[in-house]
Amino acid sequence: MEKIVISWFQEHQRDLPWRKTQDPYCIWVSEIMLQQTQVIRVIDYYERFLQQFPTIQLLATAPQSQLLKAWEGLGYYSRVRNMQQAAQIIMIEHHGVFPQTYSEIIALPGIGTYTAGAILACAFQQAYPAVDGNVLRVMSRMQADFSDISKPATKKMWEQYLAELMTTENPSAFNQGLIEIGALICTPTNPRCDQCPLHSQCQAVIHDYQDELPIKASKKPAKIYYYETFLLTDGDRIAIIENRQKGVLQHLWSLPQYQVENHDENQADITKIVKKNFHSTQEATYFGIYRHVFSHQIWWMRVWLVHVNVLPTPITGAFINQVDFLDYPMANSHRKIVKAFWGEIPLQVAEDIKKYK
DNA sequence: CATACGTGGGA
DNA sequence: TTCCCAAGTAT
Repeated sequence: MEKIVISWFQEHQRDLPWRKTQDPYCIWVSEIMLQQTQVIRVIDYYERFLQQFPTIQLLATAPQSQLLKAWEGLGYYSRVRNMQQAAQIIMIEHHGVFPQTYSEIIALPGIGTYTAGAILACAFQQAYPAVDGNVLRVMSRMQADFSDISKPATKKMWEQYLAELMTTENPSAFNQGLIEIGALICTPTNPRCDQCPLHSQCQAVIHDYQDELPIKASKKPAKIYYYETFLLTDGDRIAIIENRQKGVLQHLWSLPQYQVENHDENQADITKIVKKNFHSTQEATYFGIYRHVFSHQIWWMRVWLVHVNVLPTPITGAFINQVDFLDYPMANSHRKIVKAFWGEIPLQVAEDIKKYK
């Protein structure tokens, strides 16, 4: 199987920017970006990130806000914070040289078994497997294995299996080939088995299990949260705050908002929130209602406009205009509201969202 | 082990 | 609409 995968990859691989290099830093950046993120979304971020932070040293010393800004829109923001921490470790403990052993690489924050294997194989030609979602799908079909691929134990099983199978012939092409087959041929639905180089040795094909495999437990439904969200403005600037607590969107900036049981309250309750948190008696004007869907949370944000002349003292944040705003990393959840405020995109009202209740 | 952690596109 | 999915890791 190894030779088939390697030669298929050499023939059919896509032209991707990180395939032009063997520099461990570039490979590392690409692998972190590719975690849970589609190739098509990564390409532009990858080029820009390496242009802005071309060396491990520059990554290690960059202001965190610049890193988050460069990551803005990619999601899973702890990835880039971990990457900077790892860069600092490399500078101090490895004298700025990317380590070349499995134990040293996997000890770096943000690098698990998949990423360690990918770097070792792609940058250092070492025979470690890189088992991602693609590989799990390909292997479960190949061997007609009905283990739940969402279980850590299943991943561990295939890692051991592939580690024994792999040789030093071309670990990079083998790992990437298995992944590429999963991405292009052995797709989750409607796999192109007729084009698959592993067709003749695939147990799923033999037993016609292609549509039954892989087995994967369904995710739990996202939790729903309701917020009263505020646009504090003097007409020119708005108030934003940095998320300092642990949890979602850590160290990104957001609009001030307060979680509530639901949105059935009357305007008097909003006035109370304004008075308590902003020490303002200004009236809050309804702006719109926004829904934001994360992988594991759904936010309903009811947005209110409150006029203030200065940043209210209870708010520790920034009071910024449309231009300065561009320097602050902000997740899409709030960015789309601010854009609507500045008229860059249409504003959304409750009636626009049919399922709102 | 199960859950937290983003985003946008496709069926 | 709703659900799933994408080159996973930390806790």
